[in-house]
Amino acid sequence: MVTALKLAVAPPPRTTYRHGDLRRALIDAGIALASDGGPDAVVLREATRRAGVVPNAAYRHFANRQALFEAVRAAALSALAVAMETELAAAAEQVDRNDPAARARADLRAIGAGYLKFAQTQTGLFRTAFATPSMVEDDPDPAKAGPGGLNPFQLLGAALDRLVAAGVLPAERRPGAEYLAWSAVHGLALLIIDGPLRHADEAMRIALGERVLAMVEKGL
Amino acid sequence: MVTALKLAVAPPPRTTYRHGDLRRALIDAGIALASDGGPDAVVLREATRRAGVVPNAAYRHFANRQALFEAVRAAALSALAVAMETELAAAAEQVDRNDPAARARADLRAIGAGYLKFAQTQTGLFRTAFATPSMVEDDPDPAKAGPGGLNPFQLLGAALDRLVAAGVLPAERRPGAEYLAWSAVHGLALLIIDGPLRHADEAMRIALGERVLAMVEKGL
DNA sequence: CTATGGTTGTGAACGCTGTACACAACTGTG
DNA sequence: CACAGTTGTGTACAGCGTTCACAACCATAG
Repeated sequence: MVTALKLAVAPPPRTTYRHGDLRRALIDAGIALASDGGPDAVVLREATRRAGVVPNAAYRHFANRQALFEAVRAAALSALAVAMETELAAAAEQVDRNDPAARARADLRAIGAGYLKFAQTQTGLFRTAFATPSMVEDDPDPAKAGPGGLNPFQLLGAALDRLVAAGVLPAERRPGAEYLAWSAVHGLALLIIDGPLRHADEAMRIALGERVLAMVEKGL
Repeated sequence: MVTALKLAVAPPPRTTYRHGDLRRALIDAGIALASDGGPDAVVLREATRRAGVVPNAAYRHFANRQALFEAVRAAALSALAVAMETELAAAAEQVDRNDPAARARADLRAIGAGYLKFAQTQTGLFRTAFATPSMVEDDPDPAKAGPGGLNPFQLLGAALDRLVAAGVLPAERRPGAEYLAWSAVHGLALLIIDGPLRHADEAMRIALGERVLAMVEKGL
């Protein structure tokens, strides 16, 4: 009966010798592990177990655990980008299309709001996305991007560019602005999922999110 | 000769059966491990090795690895508090003692600057301090505090209080202000040690630090 | 259609980790 | 001085990442 429990996540035993798409299966298992459990839960042996394969098989597709982890992390970044784009699209519908300034401002808020929402609803993936040095910047890897082809950091940069184009943000304050905005929002996200705000109620968290975004807009 | 290498960090073999102060020795070893290597390098077996003791001996002083880790983390937070207090003291000498507003402003900047400096010079300890949920808040544990008895978060709160007292920050904006300030500065610290700013030169990092602190002051 | 070489999964093994249990050496107290 | 509690030891287990030699399969050249 213990076996039954373990097999609950294991696939039906393969009939073919070859798996078919083990690489994909391992990444998917890794994503599932990261989703509930965060970065440390991405365990090579467990991933192979879920793929119904012996541990070493993973080494035909990844140099080591770290390589598998990087693939999972790319997926996490991509998921974050998707969440941000979704929020962006939703915001676009709420705002006067003929007011580019309002539109650009709404975009920046949507970026921040999407980021914060993702951190709170997909905490495991969020932690995984930032568990390791390197944060994409001008990394062109599409595996880290959303459907629009931009990764989270690039989405933020694009929103800031639109803010300048709309005349809301003076061009001379544009350089480096993504670092200020990202710092504030990312910091708040951590405070909420790990820090003193972890037990704050929803209203409080939303209010603080608003306030941070206001601070960014004002202080940029 | 391999042994010689390993013994380089091992203490001379004990002559007494009892260690004397194993708990302290384990924490110190843990701090050293965290210093260069970050949270994951805090390995129970390695700590006991450095203390010149068999692995299980640790369990007489800590319930498990996590408990040892928490003790190390407390020390890391305390070290951060010390760095902040040091910066605070240095700032106090540079500013006109009769201008409380300037003084309060300088304090807040010193808090932020000390925080950023610590993150960059003691990266392993910094990471360790924030590797785990919970961030002190009103935790009275003196092990997490500096010589003044306040932990990092409380130091920030006190600086904000002085800002209100000096009439720089309107009292109605005080509640929650520590979250905004902490978010921005902590976010920047991460950007610098892990993110796109990791290869930015010193001047750039200092400039961004200034800018974030300015944003906080303005946007609070 | 069959030999041949490359690809992908298996089996067994190693050293590392955290942790549990029983035992030995010591220390302080009655 | 005996005895109980404390602290360190020895042995053991499961789980992890990783390596090596081997087996099963697939694709392609002859």
